[in-house]
Amino acid sequence: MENPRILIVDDEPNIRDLLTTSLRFSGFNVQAVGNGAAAISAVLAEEPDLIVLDVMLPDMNGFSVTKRLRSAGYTAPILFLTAKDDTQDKIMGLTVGGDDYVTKPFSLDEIVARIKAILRRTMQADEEALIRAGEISMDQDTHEVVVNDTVVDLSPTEFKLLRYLMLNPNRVLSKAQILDHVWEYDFNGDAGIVESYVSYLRRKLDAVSTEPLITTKRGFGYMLKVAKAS
Amino acid sequence: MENPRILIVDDEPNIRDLLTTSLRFSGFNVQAVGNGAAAISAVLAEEPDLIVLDVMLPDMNGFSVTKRLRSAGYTAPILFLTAKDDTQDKIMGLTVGGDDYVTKPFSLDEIVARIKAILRRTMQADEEALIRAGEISMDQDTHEVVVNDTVVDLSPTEFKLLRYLMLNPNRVLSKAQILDHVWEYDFNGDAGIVESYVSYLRRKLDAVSTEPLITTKRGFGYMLKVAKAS
DNA sequence: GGTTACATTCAGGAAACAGTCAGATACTGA
DNA sequence: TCAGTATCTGACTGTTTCCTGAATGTAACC
Repeated sequence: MENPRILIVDDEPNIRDLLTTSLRFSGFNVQAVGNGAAAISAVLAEEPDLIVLDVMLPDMNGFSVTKRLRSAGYTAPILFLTAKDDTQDKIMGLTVGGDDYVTKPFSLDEIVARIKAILRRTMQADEEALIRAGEISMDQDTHEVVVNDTVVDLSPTEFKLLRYLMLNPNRVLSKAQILDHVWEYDFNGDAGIVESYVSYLRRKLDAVSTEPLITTKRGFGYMLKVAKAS
Repeated sequence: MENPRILIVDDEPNIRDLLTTSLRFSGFNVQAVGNGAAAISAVLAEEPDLIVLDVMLPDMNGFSVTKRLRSAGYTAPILFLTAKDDTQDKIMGLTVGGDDYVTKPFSLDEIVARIKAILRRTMQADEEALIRAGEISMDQDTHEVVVNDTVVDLSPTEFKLLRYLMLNPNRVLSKAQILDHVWEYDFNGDAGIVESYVSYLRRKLDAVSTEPLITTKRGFGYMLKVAKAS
């Protein structure tokens, strides 16, 4: 099958660009619009495989858009973007059907992971929920990480960091890259936090692994070393 | 495919010239402009394969330029140039998609290497991340150097020096050349530092190689001798 | 052979970098 | 409401890297 087509609907140009760039690089066929009306006509014209939809739009809210699309017969799944402090009733019913939602501000890799998870369920699953890298295996559906047949319990941030490392094995990732991909896009703290979390991860992983898993490349960043299979 | 087209955007004429000359010599098709407005029209007219963009421009900052280009639908990757002491929020989000950044002052070979790394990932990878020269092989993604099946651990500067030597095998490189390519362009110390680093490199390499790898051409410079494969 | 210029190596100090920890704050779920 | 987590910051410590300068070694030249 061809690259999945994704429509992004958000009125903030920054976020639109960020998502567009990021999803394009992840191999999606991306189009982006800035309001509800444009979204509807874009959906009718392009028939995307998935819609990333901000629930707070200038002209109409995301639910009206959804309702209009559904009644027009469009069944493509929707990933809603909501504000973190949205009231409960606003996020009610957002995960029915194939739909899901993430709160703003989000981390880029989280968005990509969620989109892939949705597509895995709705389109025929050509991609796996299981990531492997050497002794580590990670199930993205159950959030279960296993090293050497031992389950390792990770916090959410530790999980995302490890996933990013596992998706880019045998490549040096700089702290800036890690921050950009794993942390929320508005994070404005020091890169030292990456060091802290690498330290946490190492403590948990190396307790059950046969060898140190995360390598430090001084002056460049970190790397997950994996014996290549191919 | 033809030589990749690169657009350089920097207001300092010195740096512009330095980059232009250097990238042309590396086989790129280079064009250079000095401000954001010119950058935008140049991109629209020429559609370069990659943009080298200083984030600090006189008329508009690099982010506005990026935003304008992205909204106009241009997806070419960008290599940002930032000042070393830029605040955290200035360098946030610079490694998203195929983009990357280097800090000023940079070394010329570092820029070329980063550009090639980006193009390797965004265009179809016709070029390899692996450099070979005789017994030595260097993986630019993992930063791993192997001599005679033994991994050699190098510091960042040692790594860059060896890469420069490996990219120019069987050619005498003067200390001035090495300084110009491997060290940051504002370095104004003694050329003796090259001697020091050659010494470091030899100690590490010759410990595992079958024969001395770096030859001294007294009065001229150094050379990496390699049995030609062709 | 002796002199000179050039190379190599070593030692040392400053700065940059990385790892870890304790504590403040925020968040979550009972 | 409260306890238990999770997140993040800042401090502290130790290590590595970089560069300089001086001492030693070596090739080239007269």
